[in-house]
Amino acid sequence: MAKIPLPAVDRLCSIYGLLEKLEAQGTKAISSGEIGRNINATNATVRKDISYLGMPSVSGRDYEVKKLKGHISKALQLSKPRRACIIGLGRIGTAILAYEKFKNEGFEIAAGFDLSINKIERIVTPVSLFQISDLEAVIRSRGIEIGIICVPPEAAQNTADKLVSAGIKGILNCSAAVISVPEKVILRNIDYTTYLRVISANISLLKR
Amino acid sequence: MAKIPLPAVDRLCSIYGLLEKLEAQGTKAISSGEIGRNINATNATVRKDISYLGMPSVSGRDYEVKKLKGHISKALQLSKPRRACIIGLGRIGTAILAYEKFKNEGFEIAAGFDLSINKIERIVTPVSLFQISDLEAVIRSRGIEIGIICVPPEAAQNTADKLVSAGIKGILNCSAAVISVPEKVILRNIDYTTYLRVISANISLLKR
DNA sequence: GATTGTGAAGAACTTCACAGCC
DNA sequence: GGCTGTGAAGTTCTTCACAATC
Repeated sequence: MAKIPLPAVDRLCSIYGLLEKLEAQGTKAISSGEIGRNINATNATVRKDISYLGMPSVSGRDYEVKKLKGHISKALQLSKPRRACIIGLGRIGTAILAYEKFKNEGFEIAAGFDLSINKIERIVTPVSLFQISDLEAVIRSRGIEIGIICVPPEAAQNTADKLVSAGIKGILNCSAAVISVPEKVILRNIDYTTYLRVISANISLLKR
Repeated sequence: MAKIPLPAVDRLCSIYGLLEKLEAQGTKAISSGEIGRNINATNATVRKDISYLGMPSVSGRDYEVKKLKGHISKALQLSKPRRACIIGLGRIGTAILAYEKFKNEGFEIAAGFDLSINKIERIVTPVSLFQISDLEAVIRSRGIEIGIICVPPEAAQNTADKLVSAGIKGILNCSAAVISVPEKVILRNIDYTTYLRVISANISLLKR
């Protein structure tokens, strides 16, 4: 299969989410323009993205929701269930911990970690909680592939290093710190302050 | 001033965050390579990004932290304080509400909104809380420019529409729904499930 | 030696435009 | 009329390479 451009992968993941919703509400088919309106892209971009999937061609008709979803899932291997863990059980960490939807989406939060025994004992959740000292052992024994970092910024890099040496494959960094990882580890960042700053800058620059 | 490419704007916002930390810890100067290592970019990219600022040239020497920070701030108008509001006071909404750091970064959470009077009365915060029905009036009267959407996905588009008609300039969408806004409104999305999916897809695709 | 600054080259991505299909 | 699929064209962004500076 041809290489899929990285931005296209991102969009296909959004399209996949859209298709799940459409399927749940019983919609059978959708056009490239309609998809585009939903994920903020042009119809041409959507068609191009979908073309990378190499779907058997039924030109001229709207995409079948179910079939398209299947092809995206196959190309991006989204059906493969992945185990994730959360490190740092502060406000954001526990908010994500409580997010029930992941299960339906093929992700399982297989563990939570915090420095504080207190928190580990106090938080009520079906997810197994551990001390950070158990991080590497638990990740290996439970086959966890993705780490969600929710620790304070000053501990973020150290946490990332531990995750990497435990063999983690991907990291979602929700701390305000910028972290570095080897190239083979997939990294995405969610930093509210940076996002607000980007929005602010774009508001200013739009006025030119 | 020349147009700054959009990805460069994003990176400059990250660089700005880095410079704040460096300044706080007393670091005086830094090289493009070192900046790059921190924000995951190459040294050439960092220099190019900085070149868009049109800083008076002091070629051959590391960037002065303070000066560079000032120029980014000026070019992107980051020193302009912006008021934001949070709509939806569930777990994520209250977590952001409690995030004290925004103040130092030039953002003020000037209001919080929820459907439930109960929540509005129960939550302890210095931020003024209102019912959603007051959304438009409060946004206008308090000069709020950015809306942070934390409502359940099925209410997200409706919330966005209200924000837009109240004259909002930017939206940070933290709900799982994809929303549409007019082109002149800046929109960024934080959806944990989509992020996890993107990471998962990239893990699969990396193995080729 | 180290660094920055930047035009030029290259790579990556998006859009166009139109053939083919329903 | 609508739509998809896709090579070609266009645009945007990144990297290179090297002069200039410290």
